[in-house]
Amino acid sequence: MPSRPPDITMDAVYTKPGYLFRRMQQIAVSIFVEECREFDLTPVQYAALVAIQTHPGIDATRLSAVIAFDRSTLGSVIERLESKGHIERRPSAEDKRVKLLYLTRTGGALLRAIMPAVDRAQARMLAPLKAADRKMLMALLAQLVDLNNEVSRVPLRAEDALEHLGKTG
Amino acid sequence: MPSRPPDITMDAVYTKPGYLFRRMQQIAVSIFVEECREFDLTPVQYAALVAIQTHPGIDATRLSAVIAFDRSTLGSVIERLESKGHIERRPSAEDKRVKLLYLTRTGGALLRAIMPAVDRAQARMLAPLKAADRKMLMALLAQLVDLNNEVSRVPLRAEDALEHLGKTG
DNA sequence: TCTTGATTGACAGTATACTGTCAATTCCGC
DNA sequence: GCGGAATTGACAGTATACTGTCAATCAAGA
Repeated sequence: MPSRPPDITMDAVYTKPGYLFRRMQQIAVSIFVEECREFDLTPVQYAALVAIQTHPGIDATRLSAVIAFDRSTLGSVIERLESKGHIERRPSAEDKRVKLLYLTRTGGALLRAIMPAVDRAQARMLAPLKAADRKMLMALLAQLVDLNNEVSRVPLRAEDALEHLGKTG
Repeated sequence: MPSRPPDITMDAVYTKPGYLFRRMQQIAVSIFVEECREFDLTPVQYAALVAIQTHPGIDATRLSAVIAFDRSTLGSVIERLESKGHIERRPSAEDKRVKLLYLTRTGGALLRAIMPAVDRAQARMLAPLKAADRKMLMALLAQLVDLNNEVSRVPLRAEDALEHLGKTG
């Protein structure tokens, strides 16, 4: 006798973690862009600016490890930040391959100015949940991202950022 | 007197929900593609196939509401699925604007065949967590996505999918 | 019926995100 | 110091994801 049909429903999508992660990312970006509209900065550009501010003179490859962002894509992000005048690319005196990244004065000012909007955006993403649930969700998510760190193409390597200190002027 | 310096650290990125959502999405796609490599199907293409299987004769605009996927991007996704022979686009007899979407025989076979790989992928995403934590995370995430539904450009409208019934052959 | 407004699919443009490749350069073992 | 391996930035190619626009078409009201 034939076995029962597969009987596929949309639950094959809606109840899956992959769908929820994609949807939540979609929503998070939408909220971020909305709150930060006046600054014309995307979430990734913000992360890059913070990392460059925190690690002046970092190079692109190490920056990609610090914000867990693909090296290929980072090129165009850096280009856009540079064309907006937020960062500067300077050749390294010691390694002719690398270009060191620095925040410009206007980049630093932008970063200070955008902070409240970023905080508003992050708060809005979790706003529909109760305080205890917000805390629980963030804890579980931080744990899951950390434990899955090695899976994606560009694992987070926060410690990489320190290597450039003492090597470059 | 000057106020204390902003003192920006990478915590301005790492501890924010937006960063965790982006990172988790990155990891989820990576796992999905890895597990489903032999089927050459992306997460979005999978969602589209399931929706077309579940709602034969749906049009592109309604499909975008059913999988919460931007109408502009969906065009290219449909094109790729069609060129792979998984779906068919047929003009509607009643509305010259719309093209109705149907799964082909090979599309249906692919969908049945890929299910175990999809399930493996979804399981792997949450594997690092304990069973109780997995359940808790999914519950909180489903709740948050639902409560934020109206925020993104394309809110999920699952009920839209039913409208085409009785209107199109 | 006629005209206004909405819908549909298509397209242009921008911005992630990935795979893979390449030349220039640097590093490391010998 | 030399020759192969690794690193770096750049690029080509594909696939989401968004904003906005457009013509064709349909729907609804005057």
